[in-house]
Amino acid sequence: MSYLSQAAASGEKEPRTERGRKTLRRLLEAAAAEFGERGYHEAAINGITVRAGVALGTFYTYFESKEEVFRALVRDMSRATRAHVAEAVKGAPDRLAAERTGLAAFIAFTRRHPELYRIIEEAQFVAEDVYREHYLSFVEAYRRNLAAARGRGQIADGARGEEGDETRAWALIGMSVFLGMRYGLWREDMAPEDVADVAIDLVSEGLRTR
Amino acid sequence: MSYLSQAAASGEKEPRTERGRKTLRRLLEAAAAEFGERGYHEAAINGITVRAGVALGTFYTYFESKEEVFRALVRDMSRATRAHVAEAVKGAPDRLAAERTGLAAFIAFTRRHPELYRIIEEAQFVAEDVYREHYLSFVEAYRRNLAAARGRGQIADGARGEEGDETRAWALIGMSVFLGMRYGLWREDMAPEDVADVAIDLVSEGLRTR
Amino acid sequence: MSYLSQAAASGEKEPRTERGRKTLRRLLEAAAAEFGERGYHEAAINGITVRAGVALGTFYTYFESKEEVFRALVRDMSRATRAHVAEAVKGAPDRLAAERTGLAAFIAFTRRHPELYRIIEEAQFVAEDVYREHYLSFVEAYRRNLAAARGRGQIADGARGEEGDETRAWALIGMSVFLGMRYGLWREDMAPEDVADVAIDLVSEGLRTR
Amino acid sequence: MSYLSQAAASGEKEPRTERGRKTLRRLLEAAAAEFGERGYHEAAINGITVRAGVALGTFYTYFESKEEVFRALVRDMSRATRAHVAEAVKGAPDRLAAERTGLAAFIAFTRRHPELYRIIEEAQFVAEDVYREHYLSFVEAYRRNLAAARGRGQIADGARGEEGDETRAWALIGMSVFLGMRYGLWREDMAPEDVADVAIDLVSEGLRTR
DNA sequence: CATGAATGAGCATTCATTCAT
DNA sequence: GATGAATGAATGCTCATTCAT
Repeated sequence: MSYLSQAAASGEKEPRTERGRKTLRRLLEAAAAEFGERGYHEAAINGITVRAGVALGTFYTYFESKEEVFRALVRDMSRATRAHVAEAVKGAPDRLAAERTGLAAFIAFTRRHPELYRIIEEAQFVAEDVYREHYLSFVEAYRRNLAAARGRGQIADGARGEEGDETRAWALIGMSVFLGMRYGLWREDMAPEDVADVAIDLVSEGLRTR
Repeated sequence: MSYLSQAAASGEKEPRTERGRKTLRRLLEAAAAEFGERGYHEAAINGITVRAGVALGTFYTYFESKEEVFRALVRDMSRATRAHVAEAVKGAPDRLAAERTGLAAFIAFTRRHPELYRIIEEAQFVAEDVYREHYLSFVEAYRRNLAAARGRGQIADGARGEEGDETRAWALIGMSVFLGMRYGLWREDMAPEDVADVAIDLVSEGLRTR
Repeated sequence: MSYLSQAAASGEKEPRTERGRKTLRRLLEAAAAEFGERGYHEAAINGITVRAGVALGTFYTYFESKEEVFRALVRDMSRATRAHVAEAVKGAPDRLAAERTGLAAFIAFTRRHPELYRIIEEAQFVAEDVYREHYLSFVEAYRRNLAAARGRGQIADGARGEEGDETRAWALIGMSVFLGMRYGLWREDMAPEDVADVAIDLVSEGLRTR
Repeated sequence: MSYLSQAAASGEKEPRTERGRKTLRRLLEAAAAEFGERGYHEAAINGITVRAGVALGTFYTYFESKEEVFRALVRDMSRATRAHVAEAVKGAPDRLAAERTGLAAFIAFTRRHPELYRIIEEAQFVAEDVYREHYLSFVEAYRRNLAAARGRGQIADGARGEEGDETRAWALIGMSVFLGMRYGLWREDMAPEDVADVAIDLVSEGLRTR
């Protein structure tokens, strides 16, 4: 799974052999599946090692604790999610187009990888610092994009100008996350692009009658 | 706590005496505190009964299980949150004003009752059905408000007109929830009204340069 | 139920009013049903009082404890069982005829009142003294009957004459109990009289080829 | 204890190492002692593991639940009891001699292993299916022996011939079980062989005067 | 590195019994 | 007598973690 590309770097105990690297990879994938399907508390180390096809004790060759794998996983998934959206947005002609593409990509990504969504959100209750990091990074990138676009005159200044950018970033991300949950996770009754159309229209045109 | 006003109705085992009603109330308040502070999994029934000042077994006079109190609590809190916002919005001259007031009220409410926010969000991982109910109710009310305002010409039609209302409702709620988390729960570095100003300006004026 | 005819005499706390006697009777019947259906350990005082249609606390107006009702019940049932068999045997022309009638009656009784069988047998693990009393009484009566019949020359002396009577009584009762279990409780694939025919033929004619 | 010889085969979770097999054996022996002394409901898993000299959790490495060990134990004991009687009977010149030897052996066995008797009988109230299996196996073997002996003309046909064999088997087993209880468990005031003499005389010569 | 048996703290839940009303 | 809320000891079971092999 691509979102585990940098996973090895998160495992606390660096494997020295090729065999070790393979085992670590399998454990991470197994953990993603176990946590994604059962949630952090229902997930069992045993469940992870059975999925990975290794003995129970092997888990502790690579991770200090249950929480540690979970944190490693959340970090990887955070990175993967942000990378995916960033990638999707590349080449967009302007900020509003980028918004639309990014949002559609996020919803589609959530639909394809529901476990990522769930695991990241559950981090709120298991490893709050990692959860915060995730959204702080996301928001910071977003804020920069908004600021840059504003600088280029691509988008309106909005209330409070630059000072308001962070708030707008939070607003836009909250919007995306909930649309991801609703249209990615819960029901697939609308295409991601269509959802993005409606939502981006909302924030680009605004509700005020003119 | 006002949000427990209808709580007695959620306790599965109806108390028959006045004394019983009082005990149930105390248990619910204790549960709210325990779950809010420690989270569902760290929370202990023992912790609840100690807070309530009753014996351990008394808990089971009123609830079937740990999960059951939690569900009862989430339902109460969902009701309380929606009621609070609805109340705050009363008398707003138009939809956009209502949006602003409602959002500010929500952020302030989250700031005052962080345990409500946490408990409701954790429901996602403990009692997903109740969590869905919560947002489905919220969205439905929101959607109706948008449709009505659109009908009165107070707000623009937006992409896909009526069909798009549900999506806009999700978008606006997601926005609110995240702003509540950021400015209500995480850091209080901006007044709820100011946050609401920026966010509502975003969705009323839109980002498009004119 | 007839086997509770003397029940009131076993309840430790004698009711003084008519209302009290009625409540006691209902509690005993409820207890018989509860213990019979669920077994001693699964049975709940609550289950008994619900069946009896009284409040939980009322139970303790009539009985000291769960074990006490159980003991009272076993004593009543022991009495009822022995009385039933004794009654059935009355007027039998001789001992072997009495054996046959008594055994058939016991199997039929077990079939009609499975809870009696179960409750008495479970006493072995709950109130062993009462259980022993039950069979000691049964055996003693049996032994006397055998001795009398032997004295009248109605039956053979058997090994060890009078000294052997007690052993024979145990053997015959064991036989009966197991036939009661098999043909009264487990499967009703043979009429009590036919079972009695086979078993009594066994002990009257003997297995030796002549 | 010899009756646990096949015990390992009943433990649900097969141990993979020698050490594991030893622990399983010790747990089964401890369980037999605990259940035998305290009865199923009074017995505690903790009591079992303390006797076995292992930690509490170790129990659950080998058994799913308290009930499961109990069932495994009853099955082992059923096997052991039947094997013991079968062994004792070997080489008996004819059926009546075999009856006598078997009965004496059963009483002596009960005297030596009271916990076996108690555990099997308590199964009636804890795991009825296993209890039924036990006696159905016992009866079936018994019935076959009777049928064979009848075929060889060693014993009389008895009422209903072959059809009556099952009933006779139940009768004879019931007899044995009660004599085991009385002279094996309750009081040892008569030697097993003497008890067997009286009882077998009863069923071989019969009560009818000739 | 891998294995899997062993550990034991931790906790939800049950239910007989008490007692104030 | 009757009621039902309150009590709290008791215990089965889970599972992350350790460690000897």
